[in-house]
Amino acid sequence: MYPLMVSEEAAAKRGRRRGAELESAILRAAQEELAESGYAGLTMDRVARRAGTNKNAIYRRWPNRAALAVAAYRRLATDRLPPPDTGELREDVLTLLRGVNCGPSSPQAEILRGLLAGIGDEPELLAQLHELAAEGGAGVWLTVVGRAVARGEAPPEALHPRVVTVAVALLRNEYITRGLSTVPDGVLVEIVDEVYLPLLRGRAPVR
Amino acid sequence: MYPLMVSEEAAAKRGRRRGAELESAILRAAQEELAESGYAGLTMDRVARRAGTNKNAIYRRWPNRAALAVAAYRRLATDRLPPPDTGELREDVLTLLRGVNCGPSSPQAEILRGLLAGIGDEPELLAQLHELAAEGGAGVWLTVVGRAVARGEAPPEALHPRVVTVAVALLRNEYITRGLSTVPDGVLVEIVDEVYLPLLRGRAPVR
DNA sequence: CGAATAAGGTACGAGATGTACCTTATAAAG
DNA sequence: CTTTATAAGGTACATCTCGTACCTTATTCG
Repeated sequence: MYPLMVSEEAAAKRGRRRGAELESAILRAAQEELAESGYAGLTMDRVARRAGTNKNAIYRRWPNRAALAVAAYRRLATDRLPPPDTGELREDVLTLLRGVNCGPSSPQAEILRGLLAGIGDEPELLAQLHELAAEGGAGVWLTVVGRAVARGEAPPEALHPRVVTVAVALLRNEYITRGLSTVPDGVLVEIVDEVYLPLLRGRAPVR
Repeated sequence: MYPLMVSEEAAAKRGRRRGAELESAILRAAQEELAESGYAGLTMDRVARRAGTNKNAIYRRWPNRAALAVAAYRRLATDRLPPPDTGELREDVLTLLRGVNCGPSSPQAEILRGLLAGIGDEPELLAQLHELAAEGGAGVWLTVVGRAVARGEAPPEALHPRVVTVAVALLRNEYITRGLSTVPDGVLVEIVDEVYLPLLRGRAPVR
């Protein structure tokens, strides 16, 4: 009877959703819009339509578009993999980088750029985003490098937050300035072999 | 007689500007808007008013807002300093970073973020921006590090484009993910002392 | 069952982009 | 000097989006 209906819209017809259920539907819709069209393509009307509701329901929960987008991005970004453990630092690092590069939220770069630009100056959202972007990670990286240190592949001085996150910082810089959603694998290898591993291994002998 | 008039508007009253003169006035206006309000604040109407003309004159020259903004950003970004030469690598590097951090286009981060987000997918603009962002610089950095190598402060292996630009890449990553326009000086020092100098100096002994 | 609460529907103001169309000044050619 | 092509100015407008307002309707809970 409703042939052109998206799942959420159909669901809406089976009674009126309230509270958490509706909130979750909105967030899921926003998340999908974000993944498909990036921040620029996320409009309140479209999210509302996709969730089978209307803008009011959204504005009752989030004060503006940026807040909704950040909330949706959290759900995109927080499903994360456990740190790899191949027994070799280089492989672990490449695996991690490749995970970030072609992760679950594919157009990472565009979304992130869009969000950062759209948020502008709201410090609360900025803080949330920083937490997600700047690290779902120091932890993971410390783990991986920590194991390498235990194996003797790197000196203990390597275990510095600024140092262990260099690889992902360079990767992020790469796709941010190039505007590509995905960086060629050769670039990852270059970052690892020319910068990251020499940095980790070389820190002790030098001083 | 026109007390509330901006200089450009006054100029407009002294005869009708054409061609290059008008184009330059538009670009200057856009550049000022960019520096004052970032990409989000750059609107076609305001640029037109500031330049003492109207939107038509702009759309006859640039196809859309993003193109105008990139053109304006070029003028902001291309007046660059000659590479410093203090005789010591660490000082040179810090000087360069500080120049980027508080350069002539103060809200660097916001402008860059906004542009990258606004450009979206137009590959031509993206390429122009990449050229500016990813390097007004390999050149400068190669120069500075090259002199350090000549002085024996670093091994020749350090002269790799990916390696010498690590510092500025980390800085950019920093203000992009933190959303700050200006990074505290302590962060610059940390990047230099914990990452950049160890990397440059340590490369040779390792292999 | 009745009232408070939350959802849906619709309309609208403000502000921006990009387009259309016409008028007017300037510069170059005859 | 006059004519004419070109480029600038002025204005209006269609479209889109955000965010707000106001009212109607369904659901839940006392």
